[in-house]
Amino acid sequence: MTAAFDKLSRPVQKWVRSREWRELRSIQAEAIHVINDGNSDLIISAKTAGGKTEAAFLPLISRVLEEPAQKNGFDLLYIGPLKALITDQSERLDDICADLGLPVYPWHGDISASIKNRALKNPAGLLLITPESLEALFIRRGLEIGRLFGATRAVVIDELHGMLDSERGIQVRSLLTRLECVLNRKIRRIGLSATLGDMKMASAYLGPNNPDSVKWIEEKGQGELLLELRGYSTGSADENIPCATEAVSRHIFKNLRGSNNLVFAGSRNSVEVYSDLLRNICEHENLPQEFYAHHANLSRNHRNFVEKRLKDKKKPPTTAICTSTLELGIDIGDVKCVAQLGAPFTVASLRQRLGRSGRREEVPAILRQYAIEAKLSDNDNFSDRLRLGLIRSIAMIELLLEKWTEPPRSEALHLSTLVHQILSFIAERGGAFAGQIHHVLCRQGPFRKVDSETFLDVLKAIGNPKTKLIEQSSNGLLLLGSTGEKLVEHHSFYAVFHTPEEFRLVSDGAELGTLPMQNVLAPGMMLIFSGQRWIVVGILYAEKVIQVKPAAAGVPPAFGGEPGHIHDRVIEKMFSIYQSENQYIYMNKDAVDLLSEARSNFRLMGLNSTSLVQVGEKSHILATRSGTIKTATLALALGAMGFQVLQLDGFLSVEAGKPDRPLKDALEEIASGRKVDLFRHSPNLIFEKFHIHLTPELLEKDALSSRLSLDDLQNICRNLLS
DNA sequence: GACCTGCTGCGGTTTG
Repeated sequence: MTAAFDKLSRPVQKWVRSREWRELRSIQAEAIHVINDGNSDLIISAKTAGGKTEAAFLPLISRVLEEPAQKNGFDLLYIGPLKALITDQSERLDDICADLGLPVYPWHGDISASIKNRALKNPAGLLLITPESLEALFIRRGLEIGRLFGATRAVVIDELHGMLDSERGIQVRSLLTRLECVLNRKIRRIGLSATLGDMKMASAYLGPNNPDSVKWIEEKGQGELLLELRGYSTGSADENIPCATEAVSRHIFKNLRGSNNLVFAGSRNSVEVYSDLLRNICEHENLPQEFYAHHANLSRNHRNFVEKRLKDKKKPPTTAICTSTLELGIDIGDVKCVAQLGAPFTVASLRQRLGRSGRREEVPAILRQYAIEAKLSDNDNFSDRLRLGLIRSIAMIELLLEKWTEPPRSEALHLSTLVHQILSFIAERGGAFAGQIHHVLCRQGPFRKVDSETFLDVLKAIGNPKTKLIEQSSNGLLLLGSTGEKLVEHHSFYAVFHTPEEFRLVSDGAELGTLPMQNVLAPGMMLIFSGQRWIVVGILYAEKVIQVKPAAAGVPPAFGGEPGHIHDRVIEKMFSIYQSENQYIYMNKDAVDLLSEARSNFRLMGLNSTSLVQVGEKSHILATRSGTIKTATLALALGAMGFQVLQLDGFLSVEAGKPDRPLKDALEEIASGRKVDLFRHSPNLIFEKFHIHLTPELLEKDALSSRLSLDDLQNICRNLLS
């Protein structure tokens, strides 16, 4: 083998030989050099099943064996976002470590107390843990952190792209900083990821104190990709032509049956609709069932069944109609084709989904994108006429081919997560001083955008006698208040993300899954769930249970959710598609026709030369040509000035309100720098788990730092008018 | 006009 192989310790070399690999992959060889030869932080980026885990752990384990720790504690820490991923990875790592005298401890909510107790008694080797379980260790065993992690020399963060700018990512960074503060030394950070948009920003998140010294290892090359974009219109007048959802289902049935595939349907509601249609087609044709629904509200049992059918090559062919449940890192093997119904919200997500197909080298990845558009009549909405969904689908594919991915969002205040970490920090130490908390969380940790004044306002908000989350003793020490104690004591505290309340759906004692409480249900009502039809027979409100039995008809339930954020670059690409004459070879004839229709309507509306179009006596269309955040900011500003506004991809539809003032004047005012109170009509600002404890002023600051962009407002208006 | 993720400790009973 190579120079890299020589740098591994003997027992690890022995394991590598036993695998009978022809050679180490290039990312593995590179990682061995970087990890062995220095102490810098590192990001390893390669596709799923690309050998990233071994790339990080072979050299890390080698170093542990060569230079055994002088202190007690786990030698290596691994943080993973999913229980299933931790279980998978711990089995793989156990195989490496079995003969090396290094224990491997998986640790999450489904791991038995006996394994956890063994780990606590003899902290050594590898600990694989979720962010929430690590949080629980800080809260329940705050005084033992030094003993448990005294030997820890590196932390590996898996699926790094999901751990950057998210609530959970901020939590992980905060916990790592707190760990470093207890140990009084730095711990090396190694991130693993398949899809990262901007290396510089990812580096800044991984190693905020020295982003320039974070090293990068990237897998080169991309396999062959087969692409198709199909267009459909709904609601034909001719009864002999099937409706679009049915036509799409028939196409999926005909082309996907007989192999393993993933169909990303975009929403849980749509998953239910298409699973039901495909089930019917199979029944109609007297063919065995091979299309199954998969989303987060379906029971664990059902999901395991579908995952097993996909993974096990001996089982019959299986297509999962799914949401992003099957986008993440759990191993379901290789699928032949990935279908995407409607445009996704991010290129990152499309790329991640596509990574499920064509994983073997000789086989191409296949993406079938379905764009479903409304049938036009005379008085249609401009958004239908512009075919926004189809154009976004093309934009996403073009950006995918350009190898662009959304960068992480720039640093925000994250005040909800800050509240969580303040409470956790106080619980860890039994009490803490304000200056100490501020130093660790806001100077060293991830809340660097929070200045002292804002930090004090947060403390005041959660120390308010009504809130009682924290209180101050006479010497200034901050302690948990009575409400705070209760909050932190309960296991639901550990997660930083919000989860809505749900009913459990039960048929004859068997649990089918869960339904959000927002569904208005009564006995006798019929619904589609888990790809089958049910009738409600009873509702037990106290137990939060809905009892159902099989039925012959039904409609899919509402699952709720808020619209996603679309990046500026995607919207810019959409506008360039309208304004060019390019044809895209991956589109079928119907899609080509829809595109030329969209382009001609774009021109007819005059959008080639202006961004402000009058469409009625008091109504206008504004082309903001910007993503969700900038467009939402202008929408709020115009709302505050009395207009009624509807937001779409890169557009606003604006109606004059009372007093009736010309839209152009309002835009000119903003363009000339007039200040607008975006929050004049008290829009909802409660989005995250601990937002309810904050004051309106803090909520406004938080929204301005993450969901709105006041700095761009003046410029957008200037561009609109020019 | 969306999706996903996570969870301790204790007391009781059963088993080897």
